[in-house]
Amino acid sequence: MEKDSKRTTIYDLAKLVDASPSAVSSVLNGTWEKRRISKNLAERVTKLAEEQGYSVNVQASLLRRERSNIIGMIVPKYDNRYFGKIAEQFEVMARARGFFPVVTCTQRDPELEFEAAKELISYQAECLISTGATDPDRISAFCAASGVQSINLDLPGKNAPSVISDNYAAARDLTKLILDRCETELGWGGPLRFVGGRLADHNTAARLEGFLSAHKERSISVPASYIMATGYSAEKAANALALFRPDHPAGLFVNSTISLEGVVRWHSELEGGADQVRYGCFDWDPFGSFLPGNVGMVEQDVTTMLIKGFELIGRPATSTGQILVPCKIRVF
Amino acid sequence: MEKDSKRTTIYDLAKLVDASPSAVSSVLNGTWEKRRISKNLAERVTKLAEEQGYSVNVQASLLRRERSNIIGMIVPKYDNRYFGKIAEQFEVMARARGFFPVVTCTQRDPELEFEAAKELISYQAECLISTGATDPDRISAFCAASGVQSINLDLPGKNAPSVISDNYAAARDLTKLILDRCETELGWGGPLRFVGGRLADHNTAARLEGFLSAHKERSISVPASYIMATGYSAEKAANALALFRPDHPAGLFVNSTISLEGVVRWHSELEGGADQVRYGCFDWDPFGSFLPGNVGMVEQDVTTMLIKGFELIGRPATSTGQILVPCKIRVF
DNA sequence: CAAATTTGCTCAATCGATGGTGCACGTGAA
DNA sequence: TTCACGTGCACCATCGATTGAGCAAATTTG
Repeated sequence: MEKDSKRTTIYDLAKLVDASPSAVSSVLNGTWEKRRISKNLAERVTKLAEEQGYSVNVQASLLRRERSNIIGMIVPKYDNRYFGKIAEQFEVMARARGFFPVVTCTQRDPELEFEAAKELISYQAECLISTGATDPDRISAFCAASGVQSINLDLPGKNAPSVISDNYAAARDLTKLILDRCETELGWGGPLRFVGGRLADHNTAARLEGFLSAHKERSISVPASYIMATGYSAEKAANALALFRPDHPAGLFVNSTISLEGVVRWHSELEGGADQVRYGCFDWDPFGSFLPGNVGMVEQDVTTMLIKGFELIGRPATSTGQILVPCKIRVF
Repeated sequence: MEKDSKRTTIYDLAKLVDASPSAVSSVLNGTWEKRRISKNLAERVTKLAEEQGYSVNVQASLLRRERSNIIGMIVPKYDNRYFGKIAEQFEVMARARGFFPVVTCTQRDPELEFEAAKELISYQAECLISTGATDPDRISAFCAASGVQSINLDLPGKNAPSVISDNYAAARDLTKLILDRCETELGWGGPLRFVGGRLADHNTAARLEGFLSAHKERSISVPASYIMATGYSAEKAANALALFRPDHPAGLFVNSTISLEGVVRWHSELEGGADQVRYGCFDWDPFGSFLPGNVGMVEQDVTTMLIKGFELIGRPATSTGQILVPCKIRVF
């Protein structure tokens, strides 16, 4: 009894209820009262549409309306709680605002990032949010040329407004926390080591600044060799630490949960001296508080960041500034 | 110099290069050689398109072509590595096959699940993969009525083919592993407790079967009160265990990483006796191996599951069977 | 040099939904 | 009986890209 070949269209329904396609259309999109369609016909159409499993061809509808309601988001990875939460919350908030959210994961690959952005724009996305993009400016530039609004999240860019965590302040506070705990628990005063990330990245740079400023505040000087920002993967963090077998108190500032995986692996393989190590991590994970030696983590305030981001939508693109959102620090 | 109002269309480009829209279209979609457009014109059009920041209106293009290339996926949460990896890999594999992947996260909410499915179908998705859906049959039924293929992943359904992990076998093996380790490390022979999940869920049921069968194989009887499948959240697991303060060896089979969070919280709050507890978890997390007491985790084989899933695409919907994919067991 | 091909494009219909315009019919008032 | 409205709908152009059909000009063939 169902169509076996094609999807049902308003023309099919029109024939079946013996009315015009435009009448059917207006019933189905809710404008029937405005268009003075009788309640009788409206009910017949609605009923039939349900029976036939009809659903609008959004392609056609949007083509005509010249609005897509699509809001795109680019995310690098789903391999930590931060980006997972961003994607989840983004979807909820977008839907609550009547958008159709499309999130796509680009593997930290600049080319793929750009391709995905172009694809989203082809789908007439009305706004594109680049999260943690490696090359946000290229994306913003393309968006601008296509007349699409773009917003940077997590990582700032020059061509579009950016909502980012206050990495500096949170890193400074986390550094102080770790130093304090080294002092009270180990009777040792630093300096800490900085593990993970890339100095060329804005976020790593800002965090390093906070890290150094906390040391400076206490007049602790940090040897250059203590800055081990050798990349993001767990392996790179583990490798950077491989030769470090402390026989005295030590402390680490870990720059992401991914790096933390490497640090914890290293830590678990220390024979003695493992209990002489304290560390903290910039980023949160639910298992973090159970890791021996971990004194605290920074949780970025995803909800606030997204709220600020959504506030920018529809605004004139004049504001190219950065919006800083404070982080929460979780002490274990 | 750019259009300030609208997106550039092929008609704009046509005027600018003084050619017909159809010539422009064929240049831009790659059919120009077939349509005997000169290389000269093709190059001029391509250049201009780039200058103008042109990108196809996919809405219009797909409307005409009557193919969307969209492949949809519904995922419950991004709050564990399993679903995160599924989403990521799905996107990579879909793109490699020329699809445009749209993943949407439905918060384990049956209504939202269904709404999202309908929305994806409105966007003319050619195939819909329901991952861990709470009500996959309702979705499959709707897809069938709309003539859209649907596939179940992770959780089986009756109206569409399903690719799922071999929960039974992996649970049996994990149970044996935990029992073995209780024996060798604690000199204690079970029975274990089963924590987390919901018995009404297919996966939990299959895992419980495996759990019980491993016990039976060793002639260990499991008291009914040891089955604590009270839900998925960390809180529920922690609550279920709250009154359990073992002063003797104990072992737990934990049904998901979410439940594991609760278990680890409980475990970390045990004063004495914490080292008399061993557990294993059905699901993998990179920090799992560092949790004291954790003897192993089951990692579901996401890659194989997705490969099997993609193999089903385009097939006649006759095959409504279940495809079982073995899991990997990680021993700590 | 005329006929036959080939080259290089243009025309116009079409996909499905939408919404401005307009028409026929019914009702009530003058 | 006539006119003014109101009701209930149909008609048709339109969004942008695509594609089969077709045509004029250039080139080759006999």
